[in-house]
Amino acid sequence: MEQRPPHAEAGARVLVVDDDPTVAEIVTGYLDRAGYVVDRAGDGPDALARAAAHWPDLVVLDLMLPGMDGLEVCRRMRGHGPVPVIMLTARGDEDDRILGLEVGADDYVTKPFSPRELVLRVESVLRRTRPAPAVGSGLLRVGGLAVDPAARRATKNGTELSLTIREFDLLAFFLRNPGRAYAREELMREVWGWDFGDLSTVTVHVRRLRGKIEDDPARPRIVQTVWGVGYRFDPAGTGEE
Amino acid sequence: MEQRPPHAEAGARVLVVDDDPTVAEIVTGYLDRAGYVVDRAGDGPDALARAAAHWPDLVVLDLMLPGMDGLEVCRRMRGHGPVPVIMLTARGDEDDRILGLEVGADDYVTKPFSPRELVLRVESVLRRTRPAPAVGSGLLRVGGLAVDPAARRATKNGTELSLTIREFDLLAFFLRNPGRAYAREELMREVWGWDFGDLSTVTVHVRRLRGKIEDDPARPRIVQTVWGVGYRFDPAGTGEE
DNA sequence: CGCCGACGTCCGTGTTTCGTAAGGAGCCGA
DNA sequence: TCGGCTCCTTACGAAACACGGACGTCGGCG
Repeated sequence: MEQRPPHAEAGARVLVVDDDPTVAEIVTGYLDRAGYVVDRAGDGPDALARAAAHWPDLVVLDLMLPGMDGLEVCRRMRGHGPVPVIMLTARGDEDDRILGLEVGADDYVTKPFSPRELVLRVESVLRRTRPAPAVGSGLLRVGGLAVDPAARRATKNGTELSLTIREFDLLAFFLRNPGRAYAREELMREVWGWDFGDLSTVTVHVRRLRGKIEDDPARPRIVQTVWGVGYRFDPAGTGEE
Repeated sequence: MEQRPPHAEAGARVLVVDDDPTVAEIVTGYLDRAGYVVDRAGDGPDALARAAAHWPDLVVLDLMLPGMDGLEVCRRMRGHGPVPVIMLTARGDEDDRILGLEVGADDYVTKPFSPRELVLRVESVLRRTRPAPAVGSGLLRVGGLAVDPAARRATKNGTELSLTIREFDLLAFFLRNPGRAYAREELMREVWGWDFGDLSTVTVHVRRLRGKIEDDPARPRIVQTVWGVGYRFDPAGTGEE
C-alpha cells in the first residue's frame, strides 16, 4: 500500500510549532506517515533555534503560542529566508485570518481541523512554492564575498572559507542586510533567535568572523564597529574585484 | 492578454548561452513570454560578440560549452563590465557549484530545471542586482549634508564624517527639523531624552558637532546660535554644491 | 573512553566618549 | 563705558565601551 501521496516531495522538511503536545503529536504522526521529515518545537524561540539548525521547507505554525506569538515567529523566520508557512488559527476567527495573511502566511487551517486536511494543505503549499524555493534565497554576493545558503558554503575572492554554523549565519545575515547598522540585541534576535542572553556572545562571534574574512582583523573594513550602537556590514569594504 | 508577470523588469535584456538548441529554445520562449528581450548564443565567442553588440542586463550561461567553457566566458564578460550571471550546471555537481561561486556567478540552476524556476531566478537576480534608488528610505539630505539613520552614517559633500552617538543624533535631529530655533531644554529633551540636567552639555556637544561639520567652526553657518534662545539649523548654510 | 571543535561566558586592558566645571570672550542695554 | 548675562572654549575625571585572551562545557567523533 503506497501510503505516500503523489506530490510529497521525498524528505521535505516540515517544522511543526505548537505548544499543545497532543496536537503536535497527531500532526507530526500524520506528516511523518506522509513521507515528510518532521521537526517539532513548543514555542517561538525553540522554533527559531530549530530552524537555524535545519532550515525547513515549510512551517506549520500555531498562531497562539506562549511568549512569542505565531505572527512574530513568522516574521522573524522570514527575516532569515523565505519559507512557506501554514498558520493554525482559532476557529473562524476572522481577525486571525487577516493577521495571518497580512504577515505572509501561505495558507491557514482553522482549529479544530482534520489532520488529513492539514496534510493536503501542506502538499498543496509545497507544490505551489516548490519551483521557487530560491526566490530570494539564491546566491548572496557582495564584492569578493559569496555565500550560498543552500550549499552552506562561503567564499572570499574564490577561496573557500571554513566557517562554523554561527559564523555562517552571521555572515549570511550581514550579506542579506548590507550597509545597515545593527545593535547587538538585534543580531542576537535575528541570528541567534534569542531575546535575552549575554550580548558579549555577539561580540565574540563577530570577532571570530572577522578573523576569517578580514584582511586585517585588527582594522576591520567589512564588518565595522559602530561605536555605542553595534556593527555594520559595509559592502564597500569587501575587496572588490 | 497581459501575460507579463509583475516583477519582470520591463524589457530587460537577457542573453542566453547554450549549445543545446532545444534548451535554448525553451528558455528563450519562457523568458520572452515573461517580458524580457532575449538574445541567444551557441558558444563562447558567439556570446562575447553578441554581448559586445548589445550589452545584456543579465546572462544565462551554460557551464558546459564546446570550445570555451562557461567559466571562461563569464570571466571575459566580467572583464568588459559588470553583469549578473546565472549559471546552468549539471545536477548536484558540487564541484560546479564551487566553481560557480568562485568565478562569480550570481546564482546557479542545476539541470534539469523547470523553465519557470529559471524565470523566477532571473527576476530575483535582476531585482537583487538593481537596488532601488534610496528614495524615501529615511535618508536625510540637506545641501551637502546627508545622514542615513539606518546605516548610522553621515557625509558632507560625499566625504564621511566620523561622529559619536550624541553628535550623530544631534545632527539627525537638526536635519529633520531645519530652520527652526530650539532651546537647549528642547534639544536636551528631544536628543538626550532627559527632562533635567546641565544644559551646558548641549552647548558642548553643539560645539563638538560644529568642529566636525562647519568649514569655519569659529564662524558657524550651519548650526547657528540664536542669542538668548538656543540653536537653529540653517539649510542655507550647508555648503550646497 | 579520550580528543577536539564549537560555543558561551568572564575578566583585564586600552580606548573612546560623556558630562561637568571653570575661565574667557562676546553680546546687550543702560 | 560698564555691568550683567550668555555663549564659547578648554580641560579633566569618570564612565561606557570594544577588544583580545582564556576558560569551562557540551556534543560529536575517532
